[in-house]
Amino acid sequence: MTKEKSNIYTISDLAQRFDITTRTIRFYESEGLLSPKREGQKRLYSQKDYTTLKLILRGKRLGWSLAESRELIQMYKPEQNNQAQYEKVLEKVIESRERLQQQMNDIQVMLLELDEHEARVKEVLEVQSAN
Amino acid sequence: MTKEKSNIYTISDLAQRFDITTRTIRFYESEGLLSPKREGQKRLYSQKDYTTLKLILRGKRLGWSLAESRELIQMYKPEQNNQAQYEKVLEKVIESRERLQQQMNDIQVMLLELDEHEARVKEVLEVQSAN
DNA sequence: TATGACGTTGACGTAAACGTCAACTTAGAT
DNA sequence: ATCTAAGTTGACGTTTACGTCAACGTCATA
Repeated sequence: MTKEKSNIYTISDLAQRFDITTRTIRFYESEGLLSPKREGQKRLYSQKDYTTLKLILRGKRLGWSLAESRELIQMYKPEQNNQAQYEKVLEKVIESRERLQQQMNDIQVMLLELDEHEARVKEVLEVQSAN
Repeated sequence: MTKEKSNIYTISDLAQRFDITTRTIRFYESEGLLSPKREGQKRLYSQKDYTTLKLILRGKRLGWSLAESRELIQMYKPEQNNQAQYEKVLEKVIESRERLQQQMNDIQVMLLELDEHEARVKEVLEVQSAN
């Protein structure tokens, strides 16, 4: 059973919640990352759009380009329920996972180096305070 | 005891090893991220420069800007052995660690979502192959 | 009715991170 | 001596991811 919050958001709603500008949100749409419903002229964002935006911003924090996030997003929609399509999706899943694991590894190396560096700096500070 | 590989690299050496262009390496220097020795006109890169470059590229894979990497790099050099300086370094260490932990968290969320998605896709494929 | 508040579509501007190209030097190999 | 490979410094071009601004539409409310 999937949770089905079906809230609806305006563009400035989303902008506030995610602390981005409406310009940014419209830009993502123009780049094919979002496709909100319309009420007349005005855009109406669903819970799905909300989730998509969250994914985009997580990607951004990890340095993924919008093009890469777009691929991830397209991966999640059924499009044609064609066997070959699904297998391509599985390839994308593997690629994405490999990229994420590389990033995870990079983070762990950096964290280790930070720990070591912090220890060294603290040593110096202790020696300094001992005179 | 710290390992003291004191190899020396030319610019194209480094370019090959890291699979980047020499233009990129010169650009990093112009941005204050590298400062190789010179032999006449030519740049000579030490093991320290090598390490710095490795750090920059790890940062890039994580979406850090060059400005951010530059801060990290400067953090590692003693500059003035002034107490206040060292305490600023400790602040930077903390900031960097927090950012890395946020990224780590983002990765774990994305990995989980990928797993779930993969499972769903595989289900569909099994149902399809069962007719 | 007019005055915001909120929304829309262009069009143009911009910062970061390089790529590309031209014109030059320098050191070895032929 | 000359040719080639590798290096150098500008200068300008390009892509990505938005920011900024103008000119306009649409409600609700004072």
